[in-house]
Amino acid sequence: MELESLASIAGLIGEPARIKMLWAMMDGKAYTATELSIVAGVSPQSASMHLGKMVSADLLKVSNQGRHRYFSYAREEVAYAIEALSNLTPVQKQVTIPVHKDVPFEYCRTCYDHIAGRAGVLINDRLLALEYLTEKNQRYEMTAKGEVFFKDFGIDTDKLFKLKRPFARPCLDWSERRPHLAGSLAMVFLKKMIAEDWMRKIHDSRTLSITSKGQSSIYDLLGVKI
Amino acid sequence: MELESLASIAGLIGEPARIKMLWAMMDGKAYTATELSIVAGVSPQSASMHLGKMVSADLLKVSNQGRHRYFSYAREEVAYAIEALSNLTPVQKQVTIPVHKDVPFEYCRTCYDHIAGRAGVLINDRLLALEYLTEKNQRYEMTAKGEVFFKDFGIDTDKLFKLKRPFARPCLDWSERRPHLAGSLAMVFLKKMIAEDWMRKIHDSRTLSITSKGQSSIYDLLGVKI
DNA sequence: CACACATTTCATTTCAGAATGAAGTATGTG
DNA sequence: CACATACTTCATTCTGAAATGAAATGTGTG
Repeated sequence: MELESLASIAGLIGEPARIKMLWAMMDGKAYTATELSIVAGVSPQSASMHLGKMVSADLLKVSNQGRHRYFSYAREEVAYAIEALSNLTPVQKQVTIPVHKDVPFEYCRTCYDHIAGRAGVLINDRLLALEYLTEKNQRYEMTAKGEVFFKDFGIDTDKLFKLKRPFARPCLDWSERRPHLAGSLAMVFLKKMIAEDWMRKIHDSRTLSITSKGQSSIYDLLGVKI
Repeated sequence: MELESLASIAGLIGEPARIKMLWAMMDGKAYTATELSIVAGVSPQSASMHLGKMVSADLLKVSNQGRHRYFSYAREEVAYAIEALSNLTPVQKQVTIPVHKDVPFEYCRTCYDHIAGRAGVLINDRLLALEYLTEKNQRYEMTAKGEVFFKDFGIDTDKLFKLKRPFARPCLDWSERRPHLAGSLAMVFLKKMIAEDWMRKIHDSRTLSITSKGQSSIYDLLGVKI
């Protein structure tokens, strides 16, 4: 039954040692069992057992390289799930312990269907700074200025209001710890950028590459260098 | 530390009974502890314990309605996370979420002095989606957009603020298990609809009938077919 | 007011599964 | 080939958390 398989996957992820290992892999790199055992604070035997289970469940894949075995996500969906879970974490004050400064994820990537990563955060910042959007209890509202701006950019905002999903809202970026833009507006924003060849989706990855045309156009549009 | 809080959230979700309850709520409706205990296949005591933990972790919110307590997602991120997890499930055929088709009450009826039933829920949904109202701790606030909207519709909202009773708030609909609009705004909203002959009260009944004029007018007004 | 029903709380039991120590397999190195 | 390293497997122990029965709390109903 479907429900049982959901329960077993969730149970697999919901174990302290395992989620810690999964989290460590969020940078897209592959790690050995020993490295992951240290991250999770368990013995190598334990780590091996945990990793074995996750490989069986097709959450992780392993690639043998001599006497080393490197573990990494088996599929992109795993990263989405971990990211979604990390968004449930209580939003705390920025304690900014510079421990996790060594987590270099893609500068620009997608989160569901919109732009995330440092680039996503920068764009979000500019849209607010230029007062095209204003925040109002966890939602973004479009200003009069914004209406003109998005129209000029070629986005039909009227259509977006008809949709069920929120028009625009902040979404905490897990790597930047600051919000990027989400909602239907963010979705068409990315679509438009791809259509204009300002950005390109990298096949089989959540990475977005920014074209040089995109760089200059975004600078013209928002006054920010990406 | 941040990692620990991720682990605790993941652990919370990764428990068979809990994920089953969370999955059941994916339809956006609110359920009682007893109903959820059946879904999860555990005793009511167990369900209560599990639900309590999820409420403490701010995954769920509870709204008291007489001797019933209805549980639903505390925030939209929870739905995202469950969805992301369900995408990890081994490829399956489409699952249809059980719908409560077995509660045939009037489609449109009054609850005290405002519109309830499926029609009431739909109207409520649209008012929020169109951002005429925004929720803020169990109360609805009117947005700038909303001010224009209600004024155009012929409702003097200033007068309503003077009243003792809440201006607008969500009220959990017992048949739909989702909120409809309540408060003084809801009261005059219904009054106006009756005055315009968009709806008629059925004598000696709480049923409301919608006129064809009402159907088209409401579609024009809110973009929803009732 | 008595009673039924929904839900929670508490004290206790139970058990799945994580951790561990020891041993086994595989690969690389001097 | 002996030995170190990386990792897994197995058998066993141990524990945190879920389940349960009993009882309390709260809220409608006849």
